[in-house]
Amino acid sequence: MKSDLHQRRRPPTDEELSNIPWLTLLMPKEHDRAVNALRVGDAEKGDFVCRVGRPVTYWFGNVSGLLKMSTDNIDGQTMTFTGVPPGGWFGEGTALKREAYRYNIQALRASVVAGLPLETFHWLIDNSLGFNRFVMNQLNERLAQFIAAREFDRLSNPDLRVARNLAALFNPVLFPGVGDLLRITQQELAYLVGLSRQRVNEAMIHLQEEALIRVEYGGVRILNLHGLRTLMIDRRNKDNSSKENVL
DNA sequence: GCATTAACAGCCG
DNA sequence: CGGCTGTTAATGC
Repeated sequence: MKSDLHQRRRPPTDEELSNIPWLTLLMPKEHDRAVNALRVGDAEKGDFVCRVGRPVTYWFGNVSGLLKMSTDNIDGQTMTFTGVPPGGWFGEGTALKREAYRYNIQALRASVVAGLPLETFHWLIDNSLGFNRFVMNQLNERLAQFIAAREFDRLSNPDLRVARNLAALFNPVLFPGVGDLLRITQQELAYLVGLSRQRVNEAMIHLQEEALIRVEYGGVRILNLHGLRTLMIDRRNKDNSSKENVL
């Protein structure tokens, strides 16, 4: 197992600050306080940003790179929940409750990670309307993601698993830093989805044929996010269109 | 059958 | 050159 992030934390550069989406929602006084408290660190591939059970010290976000949210079950097997592309912030639930981290966050490649100290996080919750709105949006979107994950667990079709995973990573609310082009290798995506790289490659070619994405070198361009979220491949009953409208 | 591992050539930065 | 991609062959469930 790789070592913890023994990063030297430093103040963020202007460019790094521009990749922190919630800063623009703050009033000047709040903004100053946040910027003064923010720290960034460089994570090498394999470094842990935080681990299950450690007390929460920071609210973390991805400035650049790619992170993985996972947990270890009793067998010692690692279960991956989701990737965290640039612009993603996480752990606000545990930060609010001042509890311990419930996930491991690990860098899939060299990344820049930002941290907002817990005390500043709470000060912003107590004082900033814009910050509250951001956190509330974040929680709301995560709930939707969680519900979608329940369906996802039952998907056996690899193409669909890749499609749903990509759709989650392209979520503009949770990961506003991604935009149209997600920088991710097919190997990294394979780790997140839990498939082989070759099978992921095949799935992406299918999704490209459906005009949902365009495969590029070292990344994926989104063409139809809604299509990725709702794509169904049901070979058993092709023309079944009535079962959706039960409600 | 279908996915995985292994291996390789070609391409990109 | 090192890493990523697309493809094929062999192997396993």
